[in-house]
Amino acid sequence: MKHITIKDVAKRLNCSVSTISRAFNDKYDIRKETRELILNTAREMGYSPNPMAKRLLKQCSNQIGVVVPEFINPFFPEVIIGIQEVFLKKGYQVLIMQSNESYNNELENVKAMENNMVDGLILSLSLETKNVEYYQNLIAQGFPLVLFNRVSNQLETHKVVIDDYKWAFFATEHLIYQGYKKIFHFSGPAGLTFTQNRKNGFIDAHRKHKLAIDQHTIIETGLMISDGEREMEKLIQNNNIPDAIFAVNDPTAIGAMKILKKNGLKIPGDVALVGFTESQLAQLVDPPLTSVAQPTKEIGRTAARLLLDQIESKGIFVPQTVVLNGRLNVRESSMKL
Amino acid sequence: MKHITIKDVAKRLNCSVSTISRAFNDKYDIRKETRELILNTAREMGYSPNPMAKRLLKQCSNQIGVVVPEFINPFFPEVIIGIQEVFLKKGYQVLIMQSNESYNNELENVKAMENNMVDGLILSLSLETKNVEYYQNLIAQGFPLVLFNRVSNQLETHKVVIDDYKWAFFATEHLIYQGYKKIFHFSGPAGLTFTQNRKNGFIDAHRKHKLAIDQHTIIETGLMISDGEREMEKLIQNNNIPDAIFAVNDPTAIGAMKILKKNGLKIPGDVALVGFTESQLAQLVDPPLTSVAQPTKEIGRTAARLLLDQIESKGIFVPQTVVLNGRLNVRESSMKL
DNA sequence: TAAATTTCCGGAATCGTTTCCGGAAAATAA
DNA sequence: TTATTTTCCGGAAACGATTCCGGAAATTTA
Repeated sequence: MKHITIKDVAKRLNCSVSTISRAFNDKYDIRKETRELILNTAREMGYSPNPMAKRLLKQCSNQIGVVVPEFINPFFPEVIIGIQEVFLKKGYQVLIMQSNESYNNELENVKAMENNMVDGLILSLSLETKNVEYYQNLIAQGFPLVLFNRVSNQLETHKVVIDDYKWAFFATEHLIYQGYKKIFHFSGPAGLTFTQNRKNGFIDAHRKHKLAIDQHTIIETGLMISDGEREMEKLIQNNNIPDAIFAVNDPTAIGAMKILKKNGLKIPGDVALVGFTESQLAQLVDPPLTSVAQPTKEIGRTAARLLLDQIESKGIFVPQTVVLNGRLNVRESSMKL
Repeated sequence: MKHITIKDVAKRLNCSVSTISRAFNDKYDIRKETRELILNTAREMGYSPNPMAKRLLKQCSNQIGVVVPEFINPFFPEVIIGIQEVFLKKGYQVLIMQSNESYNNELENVKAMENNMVDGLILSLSLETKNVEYYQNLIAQGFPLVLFNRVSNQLETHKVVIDDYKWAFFATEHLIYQGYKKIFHFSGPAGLTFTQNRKNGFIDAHRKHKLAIDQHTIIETGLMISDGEREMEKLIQNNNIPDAIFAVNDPTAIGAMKILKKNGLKIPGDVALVGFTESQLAQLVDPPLTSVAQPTKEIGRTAARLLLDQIESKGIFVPQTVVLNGRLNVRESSMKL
């Protein structure tokens, strides 16, 4: 129950606490035999240094924090695995929290991370996050912060993203090349940067091919399966059914797919579908879903490496935005029969 | 950059640190105006108490830890959401780590949690974990620990599970009632308690209905989609194809489904499938997968409440195993045509 | 008015470490 | 043998808070 402290060991061996500390930390300034003796009896007594005290003194923890909006969808868990890969090797512990897409939770999570004196933070902003002042201060203070996926251009720090514009453009063009005319876009929540980028890609692909877009072509949804379901149901009720849908992510595409199938509509015969952010799901649903693959683990690894560099360099750092490459995985859901 | 400490505030106001501390903590022993003044200038100076110092003194953190084997499959993330629901309301922060199914990682994670002085821990054991001595010590020391899903009967502490035996029995019986004769079981890794329980349910359902089982009926797989794929491929190669499969979980069932479809076999026409631990996936795959639903969030909430009780009571506690109810969701994959 | 009580605050110990400083003993150099 | 350097260790300050103890000033009671 009672924790064994350095003093207990010192008392037992009749020596000073500084000697004990030296045995655990220094390489010199202590006789080899003394060191051995101390280490042995310490182990025997079950002593290990209290990291809380150490942190108070050293002001760093060998821990890094990760705060993500959710992990119901497989995207964030996969990124986290990439992050852990890098940090565990380096002897860092990775603390994870999720904001549940709430700004307040996110802020509290970040503060909790600070309280744990994490040496750095990897963050993906929640849907609600508009005010990034707190993070601006953090950065201004020199606190190592890396953003990914849900980033903000008001924050001048390391970022890891993929070229959402480009891949949305390609995905849309793919549908156009397949011969689909009436293509809708299930767009993400308006606040997110990638929503805007993917939407622009969608629009510009239409421009390039001289296809008209009206105000009903782009439909703002959320990011979950249920959001895709809801919007698809509305479309069917209004009897406003497109040839094809380019969805902002896989879950919304899959939500649409569910409702289409329930209503007896064939995919891709009646409506073709393309998702984004390839997940396990894309290959499992029937028909398999065409999707833009994001290199999830690589995103994690990259963010981790950027953070690690910043932590270890301690010097002036130049905010860097790494744009990773995606890939369009063409599957049955978007093929012209 | 430099943190503002209680001393800075004391110096500024020309008073002692204890007075500052009182302003932040006490309700009495300080004049109202002094208190106001201190709180105001403290805020103005951007001071907030250093939690690390507080923890060192108080020996508790208002944080709890969660260590899970993985979160690629949706099961654990959902449980965690339930856990957070309970703790966030109570003002606790929830720290999450994943062991990646490795015993060493798990142990390091648990130790890292201890180093953060979490007030309690919710744990689900990794595949590799055989030696639970460390956790036994933890429990013996009175450290609040709650297990769920992957539990060990060598640990006398709170546990949250569902009745795996019963629901495996029902699931198997369901297949028997549908008229399937040659029913195989994709069993989980041998070390896990629930593997054994689900296997026994499978066996006893056969006994009850006087159906024979031979040594090839039960096939040990892993827990991931790829494990299901691998074993199914073997069966097809050996031309040893059952009427139906009861899989230890959804991912293995879905893995089998993928391979069956790829080989042109109809589900449930040629092979019927039943999974376990209902996930999002079950409804999304084609055909929809019959599965035993576990109340994931409720598992989380229950574990959280048990832990909270133990933390707050501080008294003698009686290890309690809560068995939650499941449900068999019958879908197309197991229907006799 | 004197004595007793209350109010409010400062000093110092404490939590468990690390690390700087200095000093005795041992080893080396003169 | 004496002077200098090295080796090894103890003491104490520091990290940033909380809290017990005690004491001066203000207030109440006798």
